[in-house]
Amino acid sequence: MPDHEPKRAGRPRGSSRAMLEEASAELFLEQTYAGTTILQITRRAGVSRATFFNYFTAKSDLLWVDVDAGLARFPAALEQCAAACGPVEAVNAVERALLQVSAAFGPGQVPWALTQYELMGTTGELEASALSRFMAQVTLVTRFVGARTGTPAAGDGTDAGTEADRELASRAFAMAVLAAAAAAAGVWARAGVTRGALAPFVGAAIAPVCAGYRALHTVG
Amino acid sequence: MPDHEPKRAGRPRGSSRAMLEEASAELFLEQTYAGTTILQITRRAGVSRATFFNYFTAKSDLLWVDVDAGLARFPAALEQCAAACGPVEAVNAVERALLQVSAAFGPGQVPWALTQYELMGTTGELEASALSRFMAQVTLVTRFVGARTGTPAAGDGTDAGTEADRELASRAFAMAVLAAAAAAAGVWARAGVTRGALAPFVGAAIAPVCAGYRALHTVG
DNA sequence: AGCAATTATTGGACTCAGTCCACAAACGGA
DNA sequence: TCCGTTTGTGGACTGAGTCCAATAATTGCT
Repeated sequence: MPDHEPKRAGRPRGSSRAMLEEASAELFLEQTYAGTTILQITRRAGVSRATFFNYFTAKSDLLWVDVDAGLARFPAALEQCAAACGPVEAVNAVERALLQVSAAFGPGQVPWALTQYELMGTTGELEASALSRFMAQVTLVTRFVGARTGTPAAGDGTDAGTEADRELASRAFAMAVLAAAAAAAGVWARAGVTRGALAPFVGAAIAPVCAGYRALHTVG
Repeated sequence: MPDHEPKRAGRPRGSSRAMLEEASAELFLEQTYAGTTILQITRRAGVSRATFFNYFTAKSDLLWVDVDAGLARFPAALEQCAAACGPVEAVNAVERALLQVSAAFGPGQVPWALTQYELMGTTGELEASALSRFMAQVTLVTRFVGARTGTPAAGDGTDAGTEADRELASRAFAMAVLAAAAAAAGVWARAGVTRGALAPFVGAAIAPVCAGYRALHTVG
């Protein structure tokens, strides 16, 4: 973190963000997510309703603060093994990066998104916010894998077929692994007090998917 | 269809549903999905705004009329091979059922959900509705596969580990295959005029996932 | 100190989706 | 014709998210 405090001009931010997160956590426990309005959150945090949207783009952002923090490390974990050139190494890199990210979640803090999901089925907002985050990671993985698959040297027609075929394979793999990881998170959250770390769940869930795509690229 | 017209009492339905679908299709072309309000749709259809919610639970339902129609066949296609007992056969059944369902979509009619998704990134409503439909199919596949995996006869400790492990595997597989199928649908929709049938896309996308899970259950 | 530029905060008005409810309209059956 | 049932309608209401103009707090410059 080089430029931690570039000393920008203008009115400094208050402690609004932290207070909003804290207030929302309390209220979600007392009333659920759906039963809490933005107005209640801002009132308890001691700020205006308009201020809420200076810090969060939507009410549902509050469900994902923990997840977003963990997910922020995903791009770095992915590029960490950027030297890998082949598609198989790319799959391995994705697998390791996902395990690395999920290692940040222990039995203690389960993100709001997961607990509230079980609590009230389909809220709409929750599902919308979930999918938008999911798709963000999908484009990340798709680009990472896509850049390392196909076009090995020049048009030597090795394996991956046409450009469209390779795009489909990359995207399908991205969505499949991430979906498996999401499934693991869901099962882990439901596991109750007996749940340990998240990583083993994710590892077991994504292993078959990764194996399937590795096989696809090795046999050609 | 046995009881197509049980001749119920009460005021008969008008042609509201068809008119609403038609009106929305026109307006989505003229002004996109996000730029169209429910009020506009109902006005063009010649009905009241309240009537809209007699036929659709949300505005986003209109994006999925084609998809929902196709998806309605999925449970039947799945149970069609209910005799299969092992997990490998279950994976095969899911693969075939998905191909069967996607066979209903040709190059002509692409569902609104797919075209509008590319058109305007994240609408929120669209993503919420997408995920809720996705999860509905996930529970379907999870149950189907889960019922055919593990507990082969009695506790002979063959392969699948504990009950929790098997639940995780079933759910992860369900989400992974369906995510791959969704990826295929997205790529297919983006393919433009040159796209042919949907089924080949889906087949290519889900094959590696199915292969991975088959291997998981064969080698034990 | 005074002043300009910059950024945070605020209140309020606004649009729209979705819910709810009471009432009118159209039907079948007794 | 009266009754129960179901669809259609108008209107009021909540709450999320947007927009904007005004104000407060701070930095940098003169």
